[in-house]
Parts: sequence; structure tokens; C-alpha cells
Amino acid sequence: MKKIVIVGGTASGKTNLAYNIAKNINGEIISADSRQVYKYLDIGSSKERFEDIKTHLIDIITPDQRYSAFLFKNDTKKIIQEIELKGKIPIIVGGTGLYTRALVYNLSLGKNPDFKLRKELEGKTKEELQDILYSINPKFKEILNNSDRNNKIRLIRYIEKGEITDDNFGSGSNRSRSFENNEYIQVQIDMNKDEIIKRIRNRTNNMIKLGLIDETSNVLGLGYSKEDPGLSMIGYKEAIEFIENKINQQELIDKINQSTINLLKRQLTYFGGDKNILTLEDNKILDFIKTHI
RNA sequence: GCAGAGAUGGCGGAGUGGACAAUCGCGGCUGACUGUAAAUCAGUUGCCAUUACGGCUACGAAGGUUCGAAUCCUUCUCUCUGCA
Repeated sequence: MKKIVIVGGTASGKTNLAYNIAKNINGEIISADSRQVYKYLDIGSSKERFEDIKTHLIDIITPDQRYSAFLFKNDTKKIIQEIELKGKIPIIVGGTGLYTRALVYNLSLGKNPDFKLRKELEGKTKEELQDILYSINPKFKEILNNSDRNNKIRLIRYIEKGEITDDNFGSGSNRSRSFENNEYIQVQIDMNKDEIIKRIRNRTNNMIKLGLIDETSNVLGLGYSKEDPGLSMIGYKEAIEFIENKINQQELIDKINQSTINLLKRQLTYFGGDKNILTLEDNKILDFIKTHI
């Protein structure tokens, strides 16, 4: 039995689809979403809970904590085993591409994050970071592409890893290798970008109606701050600006929409790069899964 | 009605005689991304051509000065502010 992975852009209807599939094939849902892991942040992360279908990996940490691809991979593997032991089918659904990729292709992800080191390196310029990295291993010069070289977060991460191995980095052409897997069926809903953007705008309006502002105030009231990782995501970031009177409601909506649309484009690029992800029409996915599982 | 300020590429906003097809930001498009990923970063962005230090049209409109104007002058149109 294969495991099912549903990926795709935000607001493209993944959750509903996953629910229907779960009902139909006796499955349980595992959320692959870097925001829905947060407790208290429901409206802005479009969290959904179902009474009859179990959803894993939501509400597992507080807004001041961090989750990661590595933790996701490990947690999910355990949960998959449990689900399969019950004779059910795991359905992994979410828009955090790094998470699903780490799981499906079993990326080794290298060393643990060293937050002290990260903090220390944060203040440096990208030129300084490059020098540090090249002094660790000059080969990085060849491996890094132009995007990496200018990306401080990634430079820091490479320094943290410190070494280049095929396993934890992938080098040269290896980097763009096509991944392979036999355990998972990966699907994405076929929906054009304009349609999703329409849905995003609706969803944003809805979030405001449902009380995004109140939810944000409440979380701040619990003692969490706007610097916390949970609150620095789209929706809450802007809601805090609104609460602080830096923007009005129209600006709030516009900003959330714009950030979400930008996110969507990045997601589509990411998923589009994986040849193993099948793009299928919404109403054909269930049948496809039934016949290919 | 008088006085002042201004009209620049999809938007915001630089530029104040040549190196301006026009800094920059946003947006758009393409892309990168193996432990922060709703994060972070790269390329590209007038039209045509794409071999080229190439051609064309452009800085509210119309004229003018000049070898040369987004930049100076004249008139017109519109916008904003102060006085009436």
C-alpha cells in the first residue's frame, strides 16, 4: 500500500480533498503545514479539524517554538507506522514543500541546527559569510549557485553543516537529480493560478470576518510576542500591524492578499520542479488514488 | 480669480541640457531552495530585433531654443496647496 501525499498551493482546496479521500479509503490525515503546527493560531492558518477523521501534526507546539523539516520527517514516519498498524492509509496533505520533500525522498538534512551559531552569524554580511564558508571548504564556491551565494540564511546553514557530502548536500549535478520514490503517490490539484488567487481573496475576507484580529490579540494576550516564529507568518504579521495602528483595514486585507499570492507563486514553482508530482483534476484524484494505491 | 507647487514607464518615486529606455522600491514574469520554508534568495521587466557599441516610440499636449531636452522657453490641458 502506498502512502498518499497531497501537495499544492495555498487555498487550492487540499484539505477538503484530503478529507474526502480519507472518508473513502479509510485514511487518516497528517498535516504537512509549517503553520498549522501552532496552537492558538487557527484562523490565519486555515486550520480545520474533523470530528470523524483524525488529523495529525496540528496544534503540537506553541507560537514561541519552532518546528522543522527534520522534525516533520521523523514525526511523520512514526505516525505513518501507527496509522498503518491500524490498517488505515496515511494521507499527508500540506503546502510546505520542504516538509513533504524531506519525507518522500528521505532527505538526510545533515546536522542539527545550532541556534547559538546562527545568532552569532546573523550579524555578518553575506561577503563575510561567504569567506567563512569558503575557508571551511573552497568547494562551496563551485557548488553554490548565484541565489545561494546571496542568501544569508542558506549561507549560515551551510556553515552550520560544515561539510559537503553527497548525502547531506548533494553536489553539482547531483543537486538537481530527479528524486525517486516508490512508497508515495504525490498529487496536486489542477487549478490555474487566477482561480486560486480568487480563492485567496475570498479566504482573506473570510478570515477577517471570522475574527483574525481578535485571535491575534488573544494570542498576544497569552504573552506571546510578535517576534515569535508563530506570529511572524502571513496573516498574523499584518494583523499585528493593524492592531498597532500602523495600517487600516483595507491595507491589512491588501497586504495579506499580496503576501499570500507571492507565497502561492513560490509554492507552485517548488512543486512544479518535482516530476513525480501528478497534477490532476480535483474530481479525478480519488479514482486515481483508488486504482494506483 | 490671484499666488505657489506639480504632471515621469502597471503603481509609488528619483532624475533638472549630453554617459537616460531613464537610479530605486512595489507589482509582473522566470527561477533557486536537503534541519528557519507562509522563510530566504537570484534573474528579468517600454516595443521590435536578438549577430550587433542595433532600430523604434517614450518622461501631460502642442510648438520653440540647441549639435543635443525628461531636463530651458512659450502656450494649452489637468491636479494639489495658500489667499480670496
